[in-house]
Formats: sequence, structure tokens, C-alpha cells
Amino acid sequence: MRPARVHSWNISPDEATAIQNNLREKVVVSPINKDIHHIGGTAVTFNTTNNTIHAALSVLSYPDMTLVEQRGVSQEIRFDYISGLLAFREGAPLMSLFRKTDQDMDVVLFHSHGQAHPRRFGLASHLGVLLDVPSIGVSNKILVGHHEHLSEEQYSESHIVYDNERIGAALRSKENTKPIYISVGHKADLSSSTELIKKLVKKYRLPEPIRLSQLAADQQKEGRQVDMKKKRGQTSLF
DNA sequence: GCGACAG
DNA sequence: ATCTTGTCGC
Repeated sequence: MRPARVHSWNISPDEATAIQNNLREKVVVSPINKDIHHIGGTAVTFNTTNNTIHAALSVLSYPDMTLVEQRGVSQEIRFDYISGLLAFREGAPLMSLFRKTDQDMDVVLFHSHGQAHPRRFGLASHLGVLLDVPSIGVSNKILVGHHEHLSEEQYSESHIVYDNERIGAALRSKENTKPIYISVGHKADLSSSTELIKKLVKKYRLPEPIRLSQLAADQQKEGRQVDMKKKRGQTSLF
């Protein structure tokens, strides 16, 4: 997948913030219109002793949810973690993952926030704009904003409000389990994003494309080969 | 000043 | 994120 837009990741926090304020103007909020056949999901894990970041991409066919392709990559960490600037810590390895495949993806899920961000431009929006692909942010916890109390039943949900705006949704993906937080990345809207995520949650709290990538990222971290692609019923390893 | 703070 | 035992629940 060729990025539609690029910029350096080797910059200062101030420059990073400026880039966010510029690129946020490129975000498009609209229903995910086209038919969905393939869904991408990413995840990363770190090894602080190595100063290495490991990232993985999984592509599932939809709605059968079959794993079609998986990619892994490891890079040196070169940007300290700063709340609100996560995209600059994970952006480079994530972008290299997409460069490794020509697989078509109708929407990509990122383990992060999209518009539910202090400058309304979290990692999910950032990568969505650079790749020019519909994207959704799915996170374990809120970065900014608040929401009403959720009942314990599955699918109870409430909007995340920040600065008097609805920036995302808190969704109880599984009964009696901590909620997940969903927000628009790019070329999507909140209702269609939430409905899609519901369909991608199976036995676990997080949607399958992200969950499978977390497992793959762990394998990548342990030095195991992750790259694989299924073709005509066959599986190719690289 | 105090608390919050994606991964 | 990651460091970790026990423990509750299906």
C-alpha cells in the first residue's frame, strides 16, 4: 500500500504538534460507504531493554473473518512516549508495515484514538490520512473527555464528550468487562464505526483484527516469523 | 498547586 | 507499554 502523504518522523515534540494541527484539516468524517471485504488491524509492543518497537498488521476477510495476511516489523525506538504524540512513536514502523503489502483494505483499525484526542488528531486519524484509507481508533482507555456510566450489559454505550463535542464512544464490548473506546479515524463516522466494531468483536474484548495483531506483535518480539499471506487456499510464508 | 495523561 | 501471583468466572 502506497502512502498518499508522507513527512519525517524524526522531529521535535513542538514540530510534531504543529504537524498534527496541520494534518487535522485533512480528516474526512462520513459514513463508511463502500462494501467491506477486507479489514486491517494493527498493534505494537515494546522491548525497553532493546529500545525496540515491534509492530504487526493483520488483514481479515469480511464478514467471514478469515485471516488473509499478516506482517511484522521491528525498529529502533526513536521518539519518547509523550501523551498526545503517540503517532510519532509508532508511526514509522506502522507505515512500513503497510508498505510491505499490496493487499487492498476497505478499513483499518488502529489500537489508539482517532478524534478522541486533545487536538482531535490521534494516531488512528494520522495514519488514516497518510494512507488515505478509512480508519477507526479503538482504545483500552480514554485519553481525553468523559462519558456517562455504562450498565454492565453487552453493547451498552455512551458518547465521549470533550470540550462540548462528541468525540467518540465508550462501548461495553463484552458483558461485565471494562469498555473499549471508539473514535473516528478518517473517512468514517462514529455510528458506522461503532456498528462495525460490534461485528468484529467475537470472544474477546477487543475486535479481532487488533487482537490478532497483538498476538502477532508478541511473536515478532520473540523473533518468530510473522509474515504470511494466503493465496487461493494456499498459505505462503516469507 | 494538584491531578490526568492513547501505547 | 512493561514488571507479576493469585483468583474469580465461564
